[in-house]
Amino acid sequence: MQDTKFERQRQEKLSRIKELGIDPYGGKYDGTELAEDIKRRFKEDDESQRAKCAGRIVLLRHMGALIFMTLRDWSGTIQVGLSKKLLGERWPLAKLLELGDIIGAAGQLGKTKTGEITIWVDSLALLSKSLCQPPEKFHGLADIDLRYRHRFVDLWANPEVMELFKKRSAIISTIRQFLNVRGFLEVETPMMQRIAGGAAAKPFTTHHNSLDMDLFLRIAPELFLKRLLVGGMEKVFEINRNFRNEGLSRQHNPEFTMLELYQAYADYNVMMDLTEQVIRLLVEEYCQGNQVKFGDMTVDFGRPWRRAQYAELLKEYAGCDIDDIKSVRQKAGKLGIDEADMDDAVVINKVFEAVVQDNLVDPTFVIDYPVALCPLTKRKKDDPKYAERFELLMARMELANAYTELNDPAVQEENFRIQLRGQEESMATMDRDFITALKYGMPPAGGLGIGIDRLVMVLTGATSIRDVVLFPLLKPVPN
RNA sequence: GGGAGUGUAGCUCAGGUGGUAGAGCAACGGCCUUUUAAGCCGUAGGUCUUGGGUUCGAGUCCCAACACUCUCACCA
Repeated sequence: MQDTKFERQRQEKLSRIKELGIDPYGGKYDGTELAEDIKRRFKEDDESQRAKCAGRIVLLRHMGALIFMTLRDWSGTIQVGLSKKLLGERWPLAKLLELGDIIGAAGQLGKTKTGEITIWVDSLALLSKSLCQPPEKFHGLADIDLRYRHRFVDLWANPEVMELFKKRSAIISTIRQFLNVRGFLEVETPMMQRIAGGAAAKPFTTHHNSLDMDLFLRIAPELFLKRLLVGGMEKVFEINRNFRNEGLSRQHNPEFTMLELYQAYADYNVMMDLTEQVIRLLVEEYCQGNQVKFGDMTVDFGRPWRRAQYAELLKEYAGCDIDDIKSVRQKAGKLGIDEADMDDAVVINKVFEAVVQDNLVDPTFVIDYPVALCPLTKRKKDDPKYAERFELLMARMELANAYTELNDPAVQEENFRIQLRGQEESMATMDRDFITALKYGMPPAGGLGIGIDRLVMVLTGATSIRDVVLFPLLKPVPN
């Protein structure tokens, strides 16, 4: 931190506060109420009310022997009035306080002439001296880059940011409750893995020194959660970070939070119902109505969610028959996809992603994917070209992905051997230990993954994943 | 990685066609006991992201670098 003029000025004030014999960094400060709670419980015409509150000074109005401040805590704001008369020997401290300082204030609760609920402070404590200039008081911190880099300022300079992250926390808490009530067990599985399996993505690598062993940060917890199914945990879930070494975008942060859950003796239809239930519950609890605005889109959760087959959607949007690979490759060519070196299934999926996903705004379950794209999924009994997999798409994003889990070790081992051309990373990296687990017998099961960040985006209307991640990955500032 | 845009005071932003830097807030010095983004008087604050170039002269034009935003590609 460079020694700016402003910082020197504030250091000067800090010295003057110390000269008054006051610790500028305070200590334990008991018995406070949240600003919004105080305002809520205020009763008109009752002079016996007192209040105690702690917060940051975000507005400051000096009027000679009277000072008004607006304090912000994490619930909201409340006005405090400091008068020379009431404060007595603490008045010199009051005059030294400035924007950004954190103070504690207690006193009689009343209203001003203009009707603002105000704590008339008779007891004042400095809890932390701020040595940095706060951002502009009206516009807050607007520079997007600075907001992400200085989230510690963003959170109080822009109260809606605080609200969003409180909402994120509440959403996750609701999901946990939903699953706990249904008998799911929350577990934690390894973040550092010898084999990065369970998804198709480039992993981050790391190294364990004393074992002299390379490890990957996990791209998915899938193969470990399934081992728990083998172990007899019949309903498990994990809400935790995955790491994928891919590009950044409005929908992609290298580390992102995923809910993965597995339920023994269920299948993807059960997962579909569960997905719809939990998301409908969240919409009910955290959104106003069933129409949710997202950028220039409106996502309608109200109508029954469409459940459409992959092939059917390909026909509908791309106009080609999934079995007519020539026409699919032709379409791929038109879309500028370099399909020559790709396997059929990869080409089909490229076309699907290019044409279908960008058209699906309302929640849509895409069901029954071509088996080649689903090495961890059980095939449909009556149509083995397709696997019992669905993805939930909405707002032109993929939000969830689920399977009827493959529990046949022979088929799984065979799938691990197949490497698709045109897809750099395969979901099907051989994991012998996992095959061994399957050989002991894994119950038939349904599995589901929901991207929590994206879900929070849709529920809060935030169109960038960086707005729902507290500390998104940024390039370092040079120097 | 490709394309488009942006970068000016601590913060939020102005600065047609090149002529040497502006406002509001914040700061500093005053006045004020009912303000609400308080008000009034005064003061100070800038290597215009960085490095080159064109020019008598560059915040402005050109080139490059860096960062951010949007977008495309990889991916969830």
